[in-house]
Amino acid sequence: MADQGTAIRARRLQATEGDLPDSVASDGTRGRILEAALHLFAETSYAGASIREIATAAGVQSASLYAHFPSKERILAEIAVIGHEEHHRRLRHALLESRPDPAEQLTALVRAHVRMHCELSMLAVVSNNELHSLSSAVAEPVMATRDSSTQLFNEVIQRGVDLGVFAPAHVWMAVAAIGGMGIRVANWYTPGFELTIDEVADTYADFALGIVRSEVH
Amino acid sequence: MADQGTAIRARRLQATEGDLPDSVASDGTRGRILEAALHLFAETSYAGASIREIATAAGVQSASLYAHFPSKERILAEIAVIGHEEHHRRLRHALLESRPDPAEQLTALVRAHVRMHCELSMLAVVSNNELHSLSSAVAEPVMATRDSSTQLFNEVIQRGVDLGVFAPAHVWMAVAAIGGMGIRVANWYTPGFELTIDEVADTYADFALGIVRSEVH
DNA sequence: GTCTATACTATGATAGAC
DNA sequence: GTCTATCATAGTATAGAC
Repeated sequence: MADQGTAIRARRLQATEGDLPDSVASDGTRGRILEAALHLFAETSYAGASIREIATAAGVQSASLYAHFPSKERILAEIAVIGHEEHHRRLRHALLESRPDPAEQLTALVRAHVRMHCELSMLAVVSNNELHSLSSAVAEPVMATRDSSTQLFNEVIQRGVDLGVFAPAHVWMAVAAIGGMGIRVANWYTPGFELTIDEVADTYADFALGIVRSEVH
Repeated sequence: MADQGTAIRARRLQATEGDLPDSVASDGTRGRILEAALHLFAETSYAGASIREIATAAGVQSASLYAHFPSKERILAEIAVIGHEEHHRRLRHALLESRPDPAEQLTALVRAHVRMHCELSMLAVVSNNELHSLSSAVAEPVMATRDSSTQLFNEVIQRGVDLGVFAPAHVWMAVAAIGGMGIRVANWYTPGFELTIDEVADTYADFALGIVRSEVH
């Protein structure tokens, strides 16, 4: 019988630690507003979190929010930008440090992808799952960043196919599958998990190689 | 250079057709309320959709909703129950029809899982992504159904390991990865996609086999 | 079961003093 | 930049006639 002991029953987010990247988290009231909004958007969704709740959690009055952001929507927009740019930065950095072997490059990408979704799971959940609450004009730059990240996966896998080392049934769907399984990690990972983040990342990199080699054997 | 032509840029949901399972969709005002709520919850989230909007979309006055549901929360609860039970029913049916070979069983499960997320993508998106808006008491039976479905994957993969035909780096994470990549299909699949639902399902079944065999070769 | 009317509260955002 | 006070609107839900 399968082990139930590791079962994690996350409805949306398991981790409660880790909010914004260190580079952003710091600066004063504005930073506290972003952190407060991030937590509340994760817990109760964008529409479910009120301006007053965000202000209270940030330790200011609701009117003071408008000295830092012109609207509630712009708070979410900033969070989504931070999340997607941090993600993209990590992917590019991983590729830069990797040798040109497609398998090593894919491993590096997946590891960075999964690490992001473990280390900044709250940011990842909000960035990924609340985008539909932004008007399309405001969401556009975020989507562009996401397209760039998808393209990194696409290029690595396509190159592996061209070199004859990968043979997924469908390149675009392999990207969707690898990206999707990693995104979902943010929903269940918690620092209390039985494996370290590095071990989780390695395991998923292994899974990704299994996906792109699915027709090779 | 990788093909951009197949790029799909879903923020939350690509498909607009397909709402509730045929078995539920039919009956009168109550059915229309559920359908209307499903659409609105998918578009603007649970908290973002108002009772008045749901009523208007269902063709009744807002007060009339309360003749069918005691609260807005119970509308979402019913949708989530329908979604998760339909999902579980399909998985069990797939297993019942499969021969006892673990690879065939896993293929059957993944195909059913993916088909569900293509054919009822709106229901799947709401059932999966709005659960955190339910109080934990109301969400509990839904979570129990989800646990049962996870357990089906778990048992098939664990049995494959015991029989020596599967060797994923980690059984629980293989289940999470296979489940997660399938769940994400609901976010991008649309009837206009270049492949049929069966082809998508087959491809993902292939990916899943790649995941559980990741250490074998 | 559906309607009109409404109670009561919460919402996003602004005005203006300090 | 932060506060108190407030506007105008929208929110869930209920009362009671038909």
